[in-house]
Amino acid sequence: MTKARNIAKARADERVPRNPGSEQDASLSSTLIRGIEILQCFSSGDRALGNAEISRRLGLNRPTVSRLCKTLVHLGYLRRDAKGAFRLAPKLLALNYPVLSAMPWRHEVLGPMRELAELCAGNASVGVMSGDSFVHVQTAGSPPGWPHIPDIGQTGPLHRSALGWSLLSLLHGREFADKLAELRALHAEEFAAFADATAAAVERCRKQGFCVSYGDWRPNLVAAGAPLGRTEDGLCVAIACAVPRYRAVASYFETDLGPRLAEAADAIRLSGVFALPAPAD
Amino acid sequence: MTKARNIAKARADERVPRNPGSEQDASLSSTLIRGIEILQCFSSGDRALGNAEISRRLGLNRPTVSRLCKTLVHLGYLRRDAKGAFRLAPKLLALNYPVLSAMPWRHEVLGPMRELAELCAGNASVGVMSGDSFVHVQTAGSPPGWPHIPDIGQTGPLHRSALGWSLLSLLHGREFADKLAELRALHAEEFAAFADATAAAVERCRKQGFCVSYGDWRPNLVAAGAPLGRTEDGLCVAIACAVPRYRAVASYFETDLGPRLAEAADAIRLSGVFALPAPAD
DNA sequence: TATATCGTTTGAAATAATGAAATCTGATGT
DNA sequence: ACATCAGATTTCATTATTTCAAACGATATA
Repeated sequence: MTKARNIAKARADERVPRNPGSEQDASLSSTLIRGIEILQCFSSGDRALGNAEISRRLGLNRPTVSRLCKTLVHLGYLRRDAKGAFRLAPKLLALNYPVLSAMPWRHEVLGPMRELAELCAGNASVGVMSGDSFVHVQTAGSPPGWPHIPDIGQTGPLHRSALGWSLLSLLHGREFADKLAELRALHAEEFAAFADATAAAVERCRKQGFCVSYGDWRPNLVAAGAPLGRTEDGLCVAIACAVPRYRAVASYFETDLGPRLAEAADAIRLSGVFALPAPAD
Repeated sequence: MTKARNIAKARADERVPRNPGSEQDASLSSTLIRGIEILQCFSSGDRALGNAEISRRLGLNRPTVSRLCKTLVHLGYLRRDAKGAFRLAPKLLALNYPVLSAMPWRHEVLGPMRELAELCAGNASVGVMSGDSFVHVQTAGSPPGWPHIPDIGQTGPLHRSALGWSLLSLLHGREFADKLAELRALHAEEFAAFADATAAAVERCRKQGFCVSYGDWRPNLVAAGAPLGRTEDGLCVAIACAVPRYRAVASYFETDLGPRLAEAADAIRLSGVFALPAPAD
């Protein structure tokens, strides 16, 4: 085989455009970002990823990915399966232990959550605000045949979900405005489409203590959400119940489950862990 | 090292505090390691850490830590509290959603775990092997007043705990020998002190399906453990029950709870998720 | 007000990461 | 069986990225 052919091939194959749009702050560590982006790759549902696949997704070349993966394996956060592909290792959970143990209230809300899940024959979850998303920190009662696997760490959009709206209702004044601006910046057209629904749901949370979403996040789920409050260390926390659409009756959510969820939230607040912020002008 | 060499060195490289002791493989990415080590700092129980404190612990200088932390904040895994100190952010949980959702059996074992926890008036937990440690992936029933907070992601030693011994009993032949060697290398004298207890417990797990630990891990906890098996993707999984020492009766663990735990493990194995490896030679 | 301590910024030095090419492996296909 | 392909890793020259010291600003303490 001639050299020329090799070179031509290499050029055709994988000339990665130097990430032109998103120039990144030079005061950030790009190596650290890339390494962590490798871990994030697994959030897309793939349990095992090869070197080449990762390098394709991240726009890095194979040697770089190989080195970073080697490092992550060395640290124990990545492991190799029988086929040589990379998988997330259980040690990642250890990294999170401090996050979870800083939320001892996760255990206290489990009782009420189970009751709610049973009540609505669906699923209950508690989430906290994180950037433009919510993150589940506790779930209860996912019946078999549930369309997805609700579990700790699952994320969803703040601007089109019952849990998200409930969380937004905990922000006021400048903080609230800033968060909306952040969402607008990140989700331009989509945010616009949900702006009215968001405003209405937030308002309802503040007045009635709950809101309802009809398939705004997961098309086949209807959900009710209620704000719990902010913890001592500033986290916004809310609770939600979800039911498969085919089994959900709107009036039930509006006049029965919703108010009950709000009551449950009130009851939970009696523990004193969560504080509803006073609506600052 | 001789004085002469010190001086010579000092002259040669005017300023070289060249990472003493742990020289690391040059084929690993040191920047990535350092960045993740910052996240690991929080595993030591501190919820909030300042820039200076981190740089002290890691032996890096402040500007470097500042930059890395800035990057981690940018990525959303670190947040700043009211006082300007860093805390782990909930987004970290999102990173291991894939880890948890790859273990759907976590939910199936929850029922039996609750029963066991109630039965022994203590705590039940399921853990997987990870390096020289186990990692809790599910916990049930920590009564109020429990000495520590068992939660997902908590880690403990493989060589001196009921859960750890149960996990070790799932390895055979070369794999088993390698793991013991790894433990010996990492915990020299401590491993030696527990070598006999470990061997006995592993043997008991293989023969009777359970083992008992009297305060080997947490001095004030007595625990029984039982191997569950290996999952399809190669993880070793075991279950354990723990009771505060002052409330634990040895005979109960040996003749009652232990066997029951082994039975529960048998029942769980009926699901087909966990396979007990055939003792290779 | 003076004095620490902490966090960030800057700029220069050089370390450490990058990517092309080569090597090696295992899989697939003819 | 052989050829071909795709993936993973190693090597090495290049250079982009990190690092560290010093200085700065801010905040807290005496």
